[in-house]
Amino acid sequence: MSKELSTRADNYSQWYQDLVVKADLAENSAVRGCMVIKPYGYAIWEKMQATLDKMFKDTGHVNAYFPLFIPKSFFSKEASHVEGFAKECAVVTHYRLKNGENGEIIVDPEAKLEEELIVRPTSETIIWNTYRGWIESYRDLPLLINQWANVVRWEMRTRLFLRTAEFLWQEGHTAHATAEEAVEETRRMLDVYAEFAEKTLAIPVVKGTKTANERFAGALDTYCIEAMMQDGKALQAGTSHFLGQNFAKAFDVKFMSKEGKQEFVWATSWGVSTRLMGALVMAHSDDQGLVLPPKLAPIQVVIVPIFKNEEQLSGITVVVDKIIAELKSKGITVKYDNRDTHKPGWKFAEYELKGIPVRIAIGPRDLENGTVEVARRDTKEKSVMQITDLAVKVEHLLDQIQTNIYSKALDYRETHTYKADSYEEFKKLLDQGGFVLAHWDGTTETELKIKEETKATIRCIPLNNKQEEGKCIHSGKPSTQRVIFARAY
RNA sequence: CGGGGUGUAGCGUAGUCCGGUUAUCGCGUAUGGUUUGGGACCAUAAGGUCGCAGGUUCGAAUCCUGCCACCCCGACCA
Repeated sequence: MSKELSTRADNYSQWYQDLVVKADLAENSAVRGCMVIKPYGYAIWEKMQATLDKMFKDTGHVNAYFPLFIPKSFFSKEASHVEGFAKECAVVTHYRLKNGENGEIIVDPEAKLEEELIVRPTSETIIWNTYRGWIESYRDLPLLINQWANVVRWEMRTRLFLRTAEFLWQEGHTAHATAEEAVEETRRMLDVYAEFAEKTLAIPVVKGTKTANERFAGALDTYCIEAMMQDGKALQAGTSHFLGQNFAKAFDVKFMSKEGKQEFVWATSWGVSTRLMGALVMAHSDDQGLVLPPKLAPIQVVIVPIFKNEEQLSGITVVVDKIIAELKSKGITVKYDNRDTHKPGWKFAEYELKGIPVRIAIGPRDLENGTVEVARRDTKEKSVMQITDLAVKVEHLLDQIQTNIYSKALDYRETHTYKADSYEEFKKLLDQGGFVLAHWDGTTETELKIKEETKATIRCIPLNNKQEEGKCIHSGKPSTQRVIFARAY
């Protein structure tokens, strides 16, 4: 069949690529490095957005929108920030086309912009430039704003969802009167992300801080949530930055304190992107296709009728209509696939590929017995159920699936997290794939050496990390805690 | 951006080394019929700038040059 996937064991990255395309989530576009997110994939993203947006609003944030283009001069105002993004910026230099000598369309050399515009790779600069005008007094603080937007980072190598030149995300940018408040905000949003990952995406994550080397360009501290994919590689699923007063100083954003003094404000920024779509696929799916957590599945239940003729179908439909009404009344999204152009077996395979959590099949035998066949996507278990109270049972089952997917992922992570106490052991464990907890002397130098020699990076220093005496895996110098090493996406 | 690989119908492919009728096969698509509890079968049909642009040749999917896209590996990154 043309719908066949590579297997995870065979070729993990091919499997991922196949799955994203064949499950109709996204495809490569005519534009290098940029993807088309297809309706089914976008529907999942919309559910993520809806859930996150509510969580942001519940924590006091409001949405706004800032320009796609950023004047080049803004970028140079925060030194480490420019340095971090300079190598991957798309730049607009002209504003007009015209007909060339041979009738082709060319960029009009006369229409050069006086100042080039950068297509935003992130919006700190334009936002902080704007905030200067909005903040005068401590009464204007805190300023808690989020934006849903697209950004562009000119990547050399791209992979659908995981790394594309253009991607969708949200970026929160907040301003506070004190460092404590800003740190608190940074941590609060990290918690929001972790809760979202675990409860909605059903992906367990480790909360932690990045090392100086992995820190966001312009931040004092970068917090992150790290997840493990089914090939044992780590994926950063969200970040929250404490920016200190760097941007306030660069853009001269001051406020009058209660004491009547001019002070620079304290900043945070935090974001998650369509990369989460990639995480979702890689964390749960199997060789038959997607496995979607019920909370994100655009269709939670599909009903497939088994019939030989019109008459049978209409008999089944009478029963199905009642089931649909019941399911809908419980807020469950349901699709009735009564097409006669495809056989049931074809539909089963198709909905497995699409990751629909629950499938209900109903045929003549069921009509006689007052039953349906219920199949769950996560375990592929099938059971025959009485139609009585079916909606309640299905609702329950969806909850179970959500929980089961999470615990499966958690179990995978736990069985693929190791401790290493020698560099030899460390390298061996990395090759098996997974998180390796090891002592590190705290220097960037050692971190970079390990990266060079093993391709592993320090994913994070877990929050509330257990303190223990030890020796750095590489340099042998004393260390007080283990950090998480892994190869990463 | 460096190394490798691949581009032939919607998808997957044969043919390319060694140039020669009308470019192969499978899936999918359309129509008709038989089917329908795990990706049905038969028949018929439609579908091609052989990635793009040049060149060599009587003749190019095939040889040469340049370019483009995608995949894998490295450097960079959410």
